[in-house]
Amino acid sequence: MNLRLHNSLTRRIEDFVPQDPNRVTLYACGPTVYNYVHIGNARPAVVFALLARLLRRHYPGVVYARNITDVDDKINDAARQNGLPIQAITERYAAAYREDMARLGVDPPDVEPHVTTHIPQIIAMCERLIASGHAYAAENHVLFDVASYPDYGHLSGRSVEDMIAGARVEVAPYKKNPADFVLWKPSGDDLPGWESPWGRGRPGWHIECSAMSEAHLGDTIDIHAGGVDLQFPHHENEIAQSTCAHGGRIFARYWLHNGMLTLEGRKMSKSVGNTLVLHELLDLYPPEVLRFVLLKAHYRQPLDWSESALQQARATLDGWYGVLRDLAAVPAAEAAVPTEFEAALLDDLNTPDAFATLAGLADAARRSLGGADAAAAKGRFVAAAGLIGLLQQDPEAWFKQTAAGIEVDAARIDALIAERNAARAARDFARADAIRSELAAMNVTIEDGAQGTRWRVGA
RNA sequence: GGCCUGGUGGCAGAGUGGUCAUGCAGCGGCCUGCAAAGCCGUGUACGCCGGUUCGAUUCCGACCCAGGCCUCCA
Repeated sequence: MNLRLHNSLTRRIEDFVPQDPNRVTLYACGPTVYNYVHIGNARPAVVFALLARLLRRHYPGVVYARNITDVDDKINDAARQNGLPIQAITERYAAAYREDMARLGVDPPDVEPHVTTHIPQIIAMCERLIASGHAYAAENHVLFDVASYPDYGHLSGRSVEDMIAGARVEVAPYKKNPADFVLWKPSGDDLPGWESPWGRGRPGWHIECSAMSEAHLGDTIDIHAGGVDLQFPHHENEIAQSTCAHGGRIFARYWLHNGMLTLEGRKMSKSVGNTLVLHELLDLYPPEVLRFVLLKAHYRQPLDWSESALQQARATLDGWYGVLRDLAAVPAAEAAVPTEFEAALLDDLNTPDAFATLAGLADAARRSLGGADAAAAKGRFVAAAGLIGLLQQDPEAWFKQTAAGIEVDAARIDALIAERNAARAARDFARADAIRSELAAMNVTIEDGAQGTRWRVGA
């Protein structure tokens, strides 16, 4: 069973072969921490952490790096607007990001480099690029000389001429070529800055990922991942910088790009202003429902976020947790992740196919109830779900969870159920139904089963 | 305008040159005091038009439509 991945460089699905099986390297572009992230930002975090998890199952050494960008003009703006020091902003939102990711079941990366702690490496990379003729200093800026790198545009499939024809590139008098981009730029006294050979300044947008991936993962990394909207210019520029800084050695061997989230058919983005803040969603829905929706579609496809998608995810999880509740008395046997399930994931992270397999495992587990195979069937089901970070909580807790701020009085519910069962025993069904209506008004649904009456929150 | 994706049953969403995706919802039945849960059953789905083929949703071409990138963005 081999991992196959869609490589944006070739636009094909390829067998993944690491350059060193003992040290597989994965770098994903992380957040710029000036505010809470939106649900769209969570997709790459969820998907590529899953990829890291898969890699760890097949290779003895995996290093997964996901950066925190803590130098950025938007951070400066946020600090100014809030009257806070820049560091207060970046620390607050970096912490919120880690917390939100943890609630979504995203494994932390092995390395979480911050730009502010890699300024010397960034300056050194600028110097190397200047020395090798790939960059130049002008008016306290350092610019990458796009003309010095003939392969520029390969990843995104566009030529320098096309880009200039588009005429959307920033034209500045100190640029040799309109497509040249900034590696380093000057900072006034009111902005964060570091001393450099070109005066006090700060890094441009793209150089930080090149410097940090080099520092932690080496010149050539196996996999570089991020949103498809970063393919150009961010990743294109990273390739140019890193390749030129490393004497032409390939920067990243496989490039993975996740599709965008849409809201009512339109891309969810900060510039459109239609974002849903993850931090808030986590209080409105069970985090597992959010995770389910994010994994429900294949990572390269667009994913439309909607109330309907959340409801369907919730309904499916209810069904699967129902299996676990029915099997609550059966201990889950230690089981390997079923081959068919993992095979789906290894096929370019085909999570929809994996979900189809999981549904079959759920059926098998439910059918096993009362049989000799029950513990094993439950074990297989739970093991598969666990690999994608689902169905790991107590089923009773799942059915009794409520939205934030809503309290459920379990003692009161139990008392009403006892009273109703007494009425049922006396064949006073009018009274029993009245109590059930009362419970329904409390958003509690009851189920009379062979082993007694159980309840759950929700319709 | 350039580059790139994609159009699958009520909804979501895989996949394949020739019997089944899967989930949710719906409908019928069983079970139940009635429900709920569960179980059983239930759908002439593959944008349009040509072509290749014994046979295409799947391959090729044109067209229509939607979305993304080209500018900060996951």
